Amino acid sequence: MAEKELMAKTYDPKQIEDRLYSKWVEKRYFHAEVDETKKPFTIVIPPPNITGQLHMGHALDNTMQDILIRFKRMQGYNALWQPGTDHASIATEAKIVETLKKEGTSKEELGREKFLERAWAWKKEYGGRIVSQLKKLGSSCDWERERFTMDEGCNKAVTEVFTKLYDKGWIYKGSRIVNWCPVCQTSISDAEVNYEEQQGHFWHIKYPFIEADGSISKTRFLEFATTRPETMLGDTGIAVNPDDERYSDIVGGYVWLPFVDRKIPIIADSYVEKDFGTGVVKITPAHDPNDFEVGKRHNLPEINILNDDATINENGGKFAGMDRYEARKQIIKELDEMGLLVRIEDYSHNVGTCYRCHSTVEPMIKKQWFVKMDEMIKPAVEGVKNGDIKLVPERMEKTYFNWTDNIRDWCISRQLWWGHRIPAWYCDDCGEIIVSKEAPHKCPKCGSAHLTQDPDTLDTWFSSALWPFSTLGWPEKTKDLDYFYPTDVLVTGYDIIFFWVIRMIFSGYEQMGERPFHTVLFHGLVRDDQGRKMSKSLGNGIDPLEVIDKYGADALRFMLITGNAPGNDMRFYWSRVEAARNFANKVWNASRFIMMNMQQMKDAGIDVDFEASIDSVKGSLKDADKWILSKMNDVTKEVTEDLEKFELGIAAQKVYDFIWEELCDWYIEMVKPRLYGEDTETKKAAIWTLNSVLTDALKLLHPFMPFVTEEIFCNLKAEQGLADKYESIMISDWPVFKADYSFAAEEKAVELIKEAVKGIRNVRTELGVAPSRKAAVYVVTESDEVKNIFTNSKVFFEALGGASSVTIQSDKTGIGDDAVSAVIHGAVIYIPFAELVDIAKEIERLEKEKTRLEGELKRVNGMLANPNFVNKAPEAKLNEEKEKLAKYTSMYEQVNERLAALK
RNA sequence: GGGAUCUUAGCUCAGCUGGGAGAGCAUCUGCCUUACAAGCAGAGGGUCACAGGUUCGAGCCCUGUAGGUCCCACCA
Repeated sequence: MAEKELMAKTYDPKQIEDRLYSKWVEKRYFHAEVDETKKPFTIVIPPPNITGQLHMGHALDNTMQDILIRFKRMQGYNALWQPGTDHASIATEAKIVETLKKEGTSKEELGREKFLERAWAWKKEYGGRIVSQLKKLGSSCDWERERFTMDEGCNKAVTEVFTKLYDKGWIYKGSRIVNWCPVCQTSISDAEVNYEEQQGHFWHIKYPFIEADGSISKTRFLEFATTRPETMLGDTGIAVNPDDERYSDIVGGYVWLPFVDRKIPIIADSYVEKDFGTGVVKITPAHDPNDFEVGKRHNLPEINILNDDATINENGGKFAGMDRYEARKQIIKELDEMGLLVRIEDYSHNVGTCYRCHSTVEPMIKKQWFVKMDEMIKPAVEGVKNGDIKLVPERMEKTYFNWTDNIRDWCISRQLWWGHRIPAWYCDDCGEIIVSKEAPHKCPKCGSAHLTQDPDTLDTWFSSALWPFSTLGWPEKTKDLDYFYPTDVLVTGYDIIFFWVIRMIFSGYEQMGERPFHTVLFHGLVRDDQGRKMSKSLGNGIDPLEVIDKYGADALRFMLITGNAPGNDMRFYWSRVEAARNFANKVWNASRFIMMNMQQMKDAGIDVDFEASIDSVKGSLKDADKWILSKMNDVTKEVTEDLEKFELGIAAQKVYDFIWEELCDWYIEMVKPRLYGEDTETKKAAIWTLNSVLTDALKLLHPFMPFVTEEIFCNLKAEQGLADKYESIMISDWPVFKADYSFAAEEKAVELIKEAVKGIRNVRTELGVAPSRKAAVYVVTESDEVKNIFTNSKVFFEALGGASSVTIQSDKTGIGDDAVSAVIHGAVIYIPFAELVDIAKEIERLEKEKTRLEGELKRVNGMLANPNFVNKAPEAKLNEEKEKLAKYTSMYEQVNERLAALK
């Protein structure tokens, strides 16, 4: 038989995925060029870090993007999925530093230039890893356009924005308290600080008052508590609440600061809460953000006591050179010896840590570059408020506004080497700051040629904020930019709203004068099967590549997209991957069945025109054919609408249900007798229908399961000798709703047949009839319409309901009471099983059915008897209920009649 | 402290603008029926967290309570 060459019995993704992906790339299906005759649809990828490995989050994120892009591409849009990677300054630099350490050297020893060479070499070697992993997923990115956040174009964009904002006064350099990571040796933005609850201590300490004569009191002390006693070396004040009567008389006085022998003022500030601790707070403006503010208000000096590596500096007197924690210990010890330590309390509190290395960050005053946010954020707020940009799901807007309402200036300088270097130079002679796109030759103020560039680089997010337009050529006025910008949808996790989404939005409005995209589609986290975050430290991460290897990319994609609402977290279950894989196999086998029949017909010399129009074949189509075509039409409409609403999971579920239940479990089973029969005409109608439905179903499924659908599609079209016309499903037309494929009457008829078959199966199983045993079936109905439907459907009772013969009649003549029955809408089906029927049991069964129907009738009657319902409910609903009433009434009567006969 | 979100079948979750409770897995029963045992047919299983309210009608809307998760702020 020829079928042996056709398709393997089980679907094996490994055989086809890489081959198909290569084909797509070679054919350049992913590539998009400006084409004014088509509408563009653009997505920019959230650029993965070059240090990254593909994880489940990427897999989900990119599956969603690929679904949208493939859907739109098939719909005829000029679909561009713009890919690229992120230089990830801090992560990459940490990696290189680590390597250097292993080699026994350091970045300082190597020097900036050599270090950057190393970093670029690293990028060249490993930066492509994540990209090749994305390809395994089936991502249809336009790889010919791949970009990197630190490539020449992006650098140009960064410089452009920096200088523009500087000239506008929106970028400034200032002394501010910043989060300093002593391990990474750089400042980090507020968003990069993670707060961790830690067990610590609350040290109660007292400072002696300075008496009126200037002497240090031996009897009068001011008690306070602190979690960071070492910062006392930088204390320049001590504060109480202005309304706190306990201390009102001492405000304006002074206390003595031990170790550094400093006289510090007692001030009143509402920042201090009376009821917390002793109501007294020491003020360290240089090492605490709140104290910094207090210090500003009261003109307190700012004394920095820390070196960049968090050792105590020369301002720390005898503790200079000690590590911060060692100094803490020593200070406590000495305070205790001096009698100034009152007591130690256990205390659990939140400590800011570096998101990158988890070490405790120290607030420090540093000269840093900032972006002024108050003005720039306004269009970004407005844009989301007025719907110019839509966030999906909508609730994310609250999170968004929560941030925009409390926005603070953005610290953009990083004390790193790997990144976009800040385009600012300092005149060595006069100190002038020169911000310029090109390196200046001399100082515009004093003419000196001795200029030094700022050593710092920019926050990674500064360049990714520009991603939607920098990748399209900005700041050049390119055709791409004109055509593809604004992009359409941004797909990303809700965890980077602050880092990235907001910054892209305000950058888009500010630089382009236009939104960067009209919709942001958020997804949640993929957790492990116990609901925990997947993390390296827990070792509970599941590698998407392992899943692909075991079950195929289609299965992984389908699993990630189904059974989950937009923006919600989801759990990873192998059993769910397996279910998705089974579905791929189901599609595979259904297709194999269809193609086998095509071949057999070809072998038998039956020529089928698969390209024939519905009009030309309509005459030979049976009810079942029209029913499935009509169903296909409905599901096409729904799936398309769901995708347009970004309800990807619901859309996928609908395709799944249609293929598995309607197509496989019903239609294919219904059509078998015709395919195996001798009637050529009906065979042709059946196979035409099968092909039509399968082709459209594959298309609907393609965005979700690109590989298996492409493989089947190509085999199918090759089987029909149409391989030249249809070279790939991914560039085929997306199905649309077609009025001439809608058959309401036939849909209804087949649904009734299904009801009857289910009824027969049900009674058979309940009676324990062996599947192999056939039985005569009698359909009793007074309705000509129903009679007509069943007369044409005898074959289904035989094939699907184990019927040996089917008799349709108007009354019970010739049917004994030893028959079991199934009551359906408009008919009663009898199956005589003399030796098996237990009358008592049969009565019980019917009583159960009666009770059910009574319940239904009570509900419907209740509704219809309620004048409020009848007056207020929409007419469609009213009619629906009236129809139900008629249906249940007739069924109820039949059941009662049947019961009466049995009794 | 502010905010978001969740609580639906044994488990994990859907349920889109309010109109007769669903899926996958698990369980039970019977089938190797020539596309598929990664399958087919049938079945059991839910007072939709709790208490009120709005409505002709509430899993869905409003208020409150309890518990879980997350985000932001961060009181020294």
